[in-house]
Parts: sequence; C-alpha cells; structure tokens
Amino acid sequence: MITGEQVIKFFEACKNGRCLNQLHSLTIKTGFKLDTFFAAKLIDLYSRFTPVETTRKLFDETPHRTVYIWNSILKCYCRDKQYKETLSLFSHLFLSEKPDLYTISIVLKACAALKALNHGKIVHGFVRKSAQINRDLFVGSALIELYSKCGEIDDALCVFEEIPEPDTVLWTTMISGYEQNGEPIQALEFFARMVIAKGVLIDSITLISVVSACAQMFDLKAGRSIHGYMTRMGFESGLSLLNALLNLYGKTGSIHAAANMFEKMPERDVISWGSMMACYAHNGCAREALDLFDEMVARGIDPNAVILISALQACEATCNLQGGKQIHKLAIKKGLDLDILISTALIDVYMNCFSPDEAIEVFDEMPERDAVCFSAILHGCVENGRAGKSIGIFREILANGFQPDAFDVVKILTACSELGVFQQTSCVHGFTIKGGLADNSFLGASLIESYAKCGSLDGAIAVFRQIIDRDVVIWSSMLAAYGFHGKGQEALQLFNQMIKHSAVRPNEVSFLSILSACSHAGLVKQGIKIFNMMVKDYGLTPNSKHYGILVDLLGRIGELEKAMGFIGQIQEPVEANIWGALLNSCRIYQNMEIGEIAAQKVFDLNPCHAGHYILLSNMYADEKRWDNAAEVRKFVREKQLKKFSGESVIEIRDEVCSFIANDRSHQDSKQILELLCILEGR
DNA sequence: AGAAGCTCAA
Repeated sequence: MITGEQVIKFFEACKNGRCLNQLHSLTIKTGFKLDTFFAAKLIDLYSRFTPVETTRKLFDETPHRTVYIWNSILKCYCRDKQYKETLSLFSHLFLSEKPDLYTISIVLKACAALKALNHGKIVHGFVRKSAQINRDLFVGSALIELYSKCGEIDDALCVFEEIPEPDTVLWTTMISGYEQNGEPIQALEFFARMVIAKGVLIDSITLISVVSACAQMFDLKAGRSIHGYMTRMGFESGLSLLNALLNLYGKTGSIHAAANMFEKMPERDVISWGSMMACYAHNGCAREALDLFDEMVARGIDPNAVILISALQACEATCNLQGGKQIHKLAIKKGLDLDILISTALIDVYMNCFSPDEAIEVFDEMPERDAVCFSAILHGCVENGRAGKSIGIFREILANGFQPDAFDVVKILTACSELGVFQQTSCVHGFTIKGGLADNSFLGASLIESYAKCGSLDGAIAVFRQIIDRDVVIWSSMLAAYGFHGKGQEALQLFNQMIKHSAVRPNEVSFLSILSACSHAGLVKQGIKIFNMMVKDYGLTPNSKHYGILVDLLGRIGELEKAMGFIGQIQEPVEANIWGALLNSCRIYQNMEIGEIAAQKVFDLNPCHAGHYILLSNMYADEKRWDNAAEVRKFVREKQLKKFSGESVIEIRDEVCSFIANDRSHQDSKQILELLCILEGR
C-alpha cells in the first residue's frame, strides 16, 4: 500500500515532469484507486507536461470529479489558448459542481481572451453573489482584465474602486488597461496615484506599462523621467523592461539612445531585435533595419510575424523588391504568409515597388480580409495605374460590409478621374453623401476634380456650390476645374471672388490652378499679372511649376529672353517640360538661337521624348536648314524613338473603352461601334 | 492542494 507521504514525495519528484510516466504506471500497477486528491494531482501534473489530449483522456477516465479536478482541466485548456473549449467545459462543470475562486479566475481569463463581454458579465454576476469570491484579489484582477480587454475601461475602474486594498498586480492591471485602450495619459495618472498609495510596491511589470504609455504618447521627456525614477529605485534590469525602454527610445526617434541600449543589453530576445528594427525602419534607417534583420537571422534567432512585418516595411521604404520577395519566401516557409498583417505588409511592399500583379496575387490568396488590407490594395492599385481594378476593389469593400474612409474615397475618385468615368464619379458622390463624408474638404476637392476630369464641369460647379464652408483646397480645385475646361474667364472671375469676397487666402496651389487656367485659355497678360501678384502681394515663392507656366505665357507673346531669364531663377532642378514649352515658343517666333539652347537642355533632361526632336527638326525645316532637319530625324530613327500617342476613353454602360487617338483610331472607333451594337443587342 | 499584471507590428 502506498502511503500519503510517499505520494507527496513522488509528486515532488515529478515537478520537473520526468517521473510522470512512472507515477502513472505505478497507479495502474498497484491497482491504486484514484482517490480524488491523487487524481487531481496527477491531472494537474499532466496538464503541465503533456499535450492537452493526454490530460483530457485522464480527465475522462476519472470517475469522481471534484472542483479541483475540473479546475486542472480548465487551466489546461486555457493555457493552450483553447478558450472556447474552456468555456464549454465550464458550463459542464456548472451542472455538477459549484465553481470556486480558482474556477472563476480561469473562466474570466477565457472570456477576456475571447472578448466575450456578455459571457463575462454573467460570471461577474455570479461573483457578486458570493462574498468570498467577490473579495478575492485574483478574481478582481481577472475581472479588471476582462473589462479592459473588452474596451470597457470605465467598468474595469468600477471593479478596481470596489476593492478595499488593491495590490501591485491590480494597480498594474489598471495601468496596462489604460495603456492598451489608447489612454496613456490616464495610465500615467493612475501610476501617479499608485506611487502615493500606501503600502503598494511598484515592480518592474508596473514600469513596463508605464514606459509603454510614455512611448505611446511619443513623450520622451516623461519617458526619461520614468527612466530616472527606475534608476533611483534600482530597476535597471529585466529583459521586458529594457525592451519597453528600447521601444520608448525607438518611438520617440532617439535612434542613438536606442542603439546604445541595444548594444549594452546583457541578453536580447525576439522583442529586443524587433524593437530595434522597428526603431530603424520608422526613423528613415531602413538599410540599418534590414542589416539588423540579417544579423538576427545569422545568429540563429527565429523571426516571428512582427519581425517579418518590420523587415517588410524596411523593404517598402527602400523600394527593395528583391528583399521583399525573399522575406515573402521566408513567410511562406514559416506558414505566416496568410497572416492578415503579413499579407497586408506584403501588399504594401509590392505596391510600393511597382509590382501590382504580385500584390494582387497576395490579396487574392488571403483567407480573410480586414478594412486595412482592402485600403492597402485599393491605394496601391490607384498609385500603380490600375484604376479599373481599383474600382472593382471598391465595390468589393462595399460588398463585404466595410465602411470606406475619406482617404479610400479620395483614392477611388483619383481612379475615376484617370478613367474619366462620369457615372462612377456620380455613384461615389452619392456614396459620400450617404456615408456622411460630405464634410471632408479633401473629398469635396476630389469630387470637383473628378467631375471636371470626367467632362462634367456642371457636376464640379454643383459640388462647389453645395459646399458652404469652402477652404483653400476647395477654391483651388474649382479654379483647376475651370482650367481643365479652358474656361479662363470664369476661372478669373472665381479667383477675384475668392480674393475679394472670401476670407480664404490663396496659396501656392491656388496660384498654380489659376495660372494654369490662364495658360490653357491663352489669357497671357492676366496670367503674368497674377504671377506678379503672387510674388509681390502675397509674398509666395513660386516653384518650378509656377515658373513653367510663366515661361509658357511669356513664350506665347514672344518674350523669349525674359522667359529664359525666369528659368534661370528656378531654385529646384528644372523639369524637361519647361524647356519644352520654351522650345515650342521658339518655333512659333522662329528664334533659332534660344531654340537651340532650349532643345539642348530638353534633350539632356529627357533624351527619349521623340516629340521634342521633331519640334527641333521642324524648326530647322522652317529655316530651310534641310541638312540639320534630316540629321535630327535620322537620330530619332536610329534611336527608335516613338511619339507617345494620346488616348481617349469613353464609357458605355458600365464598360470602359479606351482608344488611341492616332492614325489607328479609325479601327478603334470601329471596335467601339461593334461593342455598342453588342450592348444594344443585349 | 492550484493562481494574477507586461514589452516588438497594426
């Protein structure tokens, strides 16, 4: 017969899990009936050292189950993150046994992890009925955790306030609750309360949350003073705490402080490496982030999803497609490629590296999608000239019940403008009104631009008129809208209305719009007057785009030398099209001298643009310098330069057709007519 | 008899 004392000794020996099998076989061999104490001990040991299934088997074989035994199996499932199973077992337990403090704290933990607030509230109700459970600190901390994980931090505070003498863990749970719920100021205020509270010790876990709160606020000053406090109180060690500090310095852009800390750390884990990488990646040192990633892998540290995301962001920032692809492969190898955050990071990398097809492939394979990844693919498609695809994505966003934000709508309007699709623009307009986004000024400006670019000046005017509170962005976009349509006089009228009858002061963009409108409409004198107004009356500094238009305007009235003089004043690198505009004017006024200078500049800046060579060739021809003309044309032939063709778009029902407006346009029109016939026949 | 709070991305 085995004595109780022997059993206890055996359990002591089993604490490392090694003698577990012997213990179990002993129970079977000796025919020792599992009394409840013994069974409970055994299940508890099994739950620590064996897979859940094995423990479950033992549990199922145990005939008489005490609360202690139930608790062991509940803890086992909870530790294995099988929270739903934990709750389902709890409901079974409830039928036969009365849960104790320990049961309740496990169940509350499962509710918190599942964010099952209603379920948790029922358990809370049960807690309140028992005075003993209600004053238990462990249950209290589980309740606070439940409410704070479910975003109900006020309810968490209510629980906390009811506890007469909260201990360090309870205080810390509250502080971290505020921090996790994006309320770092309250977290620090709570910490201040904790510091002056009597008889409560602050430990390193408390400080982790406090430091994180400082990091969340990007408050280096507060962080430094906490660091100072830590030094005074002797909290200079602890990996997690050092990691939190590393993150603080990283978030506040103190690269040196972070790198210094990282170097001096006695030990580092994945989080240390991840924090340091994120610090580099977010502070414009993407190269260093990737170097660190390589070093980490070389040292045999296994990168997790967070690390891969940081590495992908570093690739994105440096347009490192090769690196991105390598990390993609690694993610596939680790089975992380379908993770929603990894997939989103991959989409961002591919889109930023001008590889929309790869990004779309990643997107198509995602098993589940959230609003963030939809935005990523939408923005990426628009940026990469996949306007048609982006409209499909936008429909998918709506079909999946996600609410696009103003940024998404601005992007989709860019796509509409690019395609020139009036009906789509009009639909999106309707959506902005329904979605309550009509107040957004950037969205209003996008709508104006979109309508104008889709050929509906009336639509643009209607949007403009409906906006009561017009800011400079709205005014500028309306000026630009008149400009697109060659309505120079209307643009000038609007500009006068803006500067005389509104409180809005035109900025650089407004001037660019009005100057461009003048240029398109051939209002040369007015344009030059407005340019002078911009510099003298408004004290704004023109950039190369403003100068470009001025050069064009001066060129039109033959002030070629003056125009060239202005080009000399441009501070930034001069774009090819500015010299191109001057070259064009030189042809009109037959000024070969300046024309040759402009041509040389334009060829240097953009050697592949056939149109500029043809222009020069025509100038030589005008002067009857046939040899020079032929020479230029021969050059174009030899280099196989082609003139870019203009492209037109029409919208038939919901099909978008584009055709190229060159000598083949006849064929294209025929195709469109055929398409029309098919559609009509439907 | 058995127990709690935390750090890297988004």
